[in-house]
Amino acid sequence: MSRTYTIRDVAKRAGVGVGTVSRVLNDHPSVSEETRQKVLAAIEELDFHPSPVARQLSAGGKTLAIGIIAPFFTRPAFVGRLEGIEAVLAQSEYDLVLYNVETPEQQASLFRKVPYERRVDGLIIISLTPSNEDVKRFERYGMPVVLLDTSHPDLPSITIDDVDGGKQATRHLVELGHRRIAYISDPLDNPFGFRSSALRLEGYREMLAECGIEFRPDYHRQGEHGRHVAHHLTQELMALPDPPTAIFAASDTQALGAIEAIRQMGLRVPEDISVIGYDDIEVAAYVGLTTIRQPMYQSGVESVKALFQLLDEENPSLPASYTLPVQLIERETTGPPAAA
Amino acid sequence: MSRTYTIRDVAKRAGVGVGTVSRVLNDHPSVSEETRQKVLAAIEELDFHPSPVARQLSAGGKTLAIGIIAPFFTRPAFVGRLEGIEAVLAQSEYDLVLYNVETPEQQASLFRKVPYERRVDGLIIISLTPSNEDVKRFERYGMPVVLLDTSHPDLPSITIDDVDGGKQATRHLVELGHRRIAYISDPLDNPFGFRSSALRLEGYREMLAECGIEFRPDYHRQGEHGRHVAHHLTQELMALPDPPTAIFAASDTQALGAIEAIRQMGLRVPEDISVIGYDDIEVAAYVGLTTIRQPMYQSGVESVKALFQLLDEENPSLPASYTLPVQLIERETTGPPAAA
DNA sequence: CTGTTAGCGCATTCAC
DNA sequence: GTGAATGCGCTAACAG
Repeated sequence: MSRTYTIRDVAKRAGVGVGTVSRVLNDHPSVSEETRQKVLAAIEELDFHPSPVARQLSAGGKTLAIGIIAPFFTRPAFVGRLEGIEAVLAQSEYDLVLYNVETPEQQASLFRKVPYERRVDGLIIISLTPSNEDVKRFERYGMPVVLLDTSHPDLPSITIDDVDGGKQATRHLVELGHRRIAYISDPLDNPFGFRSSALRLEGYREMLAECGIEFRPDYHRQGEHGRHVAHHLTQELMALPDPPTAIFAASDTQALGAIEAIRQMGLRVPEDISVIGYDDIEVAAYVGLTTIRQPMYQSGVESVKALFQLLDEENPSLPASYTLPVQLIERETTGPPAAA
Repeated sequence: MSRTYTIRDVAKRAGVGVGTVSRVLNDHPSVSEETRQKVLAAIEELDFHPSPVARQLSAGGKTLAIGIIAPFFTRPAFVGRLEGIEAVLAQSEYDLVLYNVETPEQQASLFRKVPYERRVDGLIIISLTPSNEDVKRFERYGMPVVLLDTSHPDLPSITIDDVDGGKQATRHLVELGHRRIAYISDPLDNPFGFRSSALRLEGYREMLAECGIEFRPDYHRQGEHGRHVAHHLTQELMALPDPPTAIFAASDTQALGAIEAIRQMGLRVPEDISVIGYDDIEVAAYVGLTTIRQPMYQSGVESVKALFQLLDEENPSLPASYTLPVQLIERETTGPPAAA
């Protein structure tokens, strides 16, 4: 393994000083065309590439990398966002550093460490909400941050209209004729501060109220994310003296668990029970799941655009925070309630 | 935005020299417990974190990051591997830099750029096969590389037994009584050099031969990855004068497309046509898809372990290349052929 | 055990 | 225009 060359090698070979080499590397105007050519030739011959690390250390240069802090990045909802982020990044000169968080401790540690380490020029935080103290630290270290699927008064954010999503799902069910509508979600109170389950609950309750249906606490079940837990929650719901005729799940994954449970009881979807999901993940179309589509890919795209706006050297500007709309996708898992 | 602290600040605050600070940062044994505590306290108070960039520049230090080059990392098969990789990395002090490749040009550019940029200490390449020239470059720049789901004579690799997977899938179908078995795969000849479709075809053909069934070229259909293309390919297959009674798909995603097509024709799975997939992605269990399970997560884990072995300063050793076994998972999409 | 010093590769002064 | 010197934050080698 031969050592990689440095500008000093190039300088020697071209018979100039290192300063000059640095100048041609950075397209500095004050270099005569003649020496410039000599240097370029030497670079070529040596197959020399400047070290981005050294470059950054001197003159506080850029890293040309952006960081993503995301919880459970392998879950479909996050993969979709990452996909959008990646699509934009691929067109740029930026690399992507992925910080996954699976525990609240990791989150805390990352929020502290990443701004300090300066391994990335900017940060996109997905679904995780920084504390005021965290935000202060980001500012202190001059780390540009954009929030995705979460928000904070002092940070630009791209969110998705979860309240409206909850409303739309509920309205759809009510319009079909349902009155006994249950809601299955992730735990409202969770160590990561995820808010979407709570926001969708809000929309659900608002719409219920609008339609003159009383909210029943026993119709709202919470449990860890995942198909199996949702399966179990659904069994609980169906064991009620007056079980719901429709279930709104806070994610497609959970909706699948609900359907599984219903079928296992020998009931049919949607003839006996209707189920509506949330996200519109890839498989939703395949299984014909009615759901609320979130613009996951697009939100990823928007978040990077916002970050680039913050990173723009020429005219850095504060990107606007905004909310993306959701859309009801009707398929085959919802229908009118059984004649009863 | 206040400047970030350096070890000099810590040293001053703790009343020691920078060398001592560096020692406690690196767990150097020769530091008295007393001064160690003083330094630790100063670090704590300042909320100090060493700069990985400076760290690397000095003494050819490590970057404490490893790179992953993966094509289409949002596909389930890759997400599963990433998950395994991440799980190991999370326990280590290494960060993850993700290089996604969607085009052959990106692949070529990444293979050149990543080794000399030295942004990462080591590299895991998934499913993409470097050329001899690429391998030479990795060596020249001293970039440790582990291959995952692909191989090269000069590089350690973790592969999965695709040939055997093709055999097992085919054997399962034959044992059920099928003789007219089709195979749907990605294009054998593709710009990325993906080999798995070809290897599974090999297993399929070998097993067919073993069972005395002649291979029929018109029973092998290739097309871009994805449910929709597989859907179309299945329609072609079913339009044959003597359509197959069973279909082996090179991925679960494609198997879903096949099932979709079959059902759309008013046929039932598995009563009329059997379908077996490959991968055992999350949703396979949900839809009851019979499939060949690939240890995706585990293969990710193994690849990082192998890379760490290469990276180990004390006794760097060449990790062995090996192949992980696959497993037939019988569910409800395969059965005996219709009485015919 | 611990303080001091010399680089790591590069960009950026400052003189010439 | 261009060469030499200085420093980015850190680790390692060298003295004490």
